[in-house]
Amino acid sequence: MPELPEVETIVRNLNAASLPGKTVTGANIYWRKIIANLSPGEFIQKITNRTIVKLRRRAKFIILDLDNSSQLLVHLRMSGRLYLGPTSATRNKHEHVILHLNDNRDLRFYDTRKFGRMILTKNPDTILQNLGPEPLSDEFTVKQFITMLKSKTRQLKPLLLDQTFIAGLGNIYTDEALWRARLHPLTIAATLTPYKISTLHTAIRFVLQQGIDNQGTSLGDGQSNFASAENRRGNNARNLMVFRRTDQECPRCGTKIKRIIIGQRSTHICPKCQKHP
DNA sequence: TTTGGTGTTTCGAG
DNA sequence: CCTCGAAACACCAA
Repeated sequence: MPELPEVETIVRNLNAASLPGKTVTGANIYWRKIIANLSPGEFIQKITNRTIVKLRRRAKFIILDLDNSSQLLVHLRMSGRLYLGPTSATRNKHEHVILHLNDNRDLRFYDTRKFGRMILTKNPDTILQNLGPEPLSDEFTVKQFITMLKSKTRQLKPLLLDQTFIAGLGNIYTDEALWRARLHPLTIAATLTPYKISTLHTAIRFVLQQGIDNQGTSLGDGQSNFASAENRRGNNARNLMVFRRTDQECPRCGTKIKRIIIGQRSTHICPKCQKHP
């Protein structure tokens, strides 16, 4: 569920709630597989008494920089949430890791499907160095995007979902960006003209920024659905033009939106606006 | 009640 | 290098 805009929203929430500067006084682990690289005992020993210096996002990772130059990487995968609350609050059964802070609050990791992961390490680059560029950064230019795409023989949809190619896109924003750029998701990357690449570049940045501006996309209202660190739903669902709008009208041309499967992922297109070349 | 689908990532086989 | 299928797990809608 959480893609770049949702993760960015959570990071901004936690920064606004003054998580940086707080010290971890202890931890509880209720599902050991969430901690990907350490045993529960090692994790608790290494995180206790560490102060959180800085909080930021890279791709879909939430990164907590700690005062001994180690970092805690948090990946929410499908259904993870991260939020602050009073230590006195009763534990929800989906809260799998709880960090106690020195201000009577907890940082709690909640995840109905238990796919999310936390990694505490002094060598985060072994994970982060494989990630593609940040699509909203100044370094991600049309010129660079042209270079990235021209050698790729893959289909656009699986390519854009590949975090080693470009960071932060997931199923929702990929479908939305391809619709805006009027590109069929099965188009082979290397066949794009520089003009179409420029269009796609603009579309990707537009849908991600719009998602951030609206504090993320929440569909449905189940326990696995996106909620910010302030336990609020995102407002971006109203801006979705194709995603999960099967059989509804394309906002641009009125044609009924189709749902197809590409790379085992549900994919939504307007068959008139997005022609398969 | 049972089934199929879910916004992610990783792994191995071909 | 690329594609596919499966797996990790719980929930929800049909």
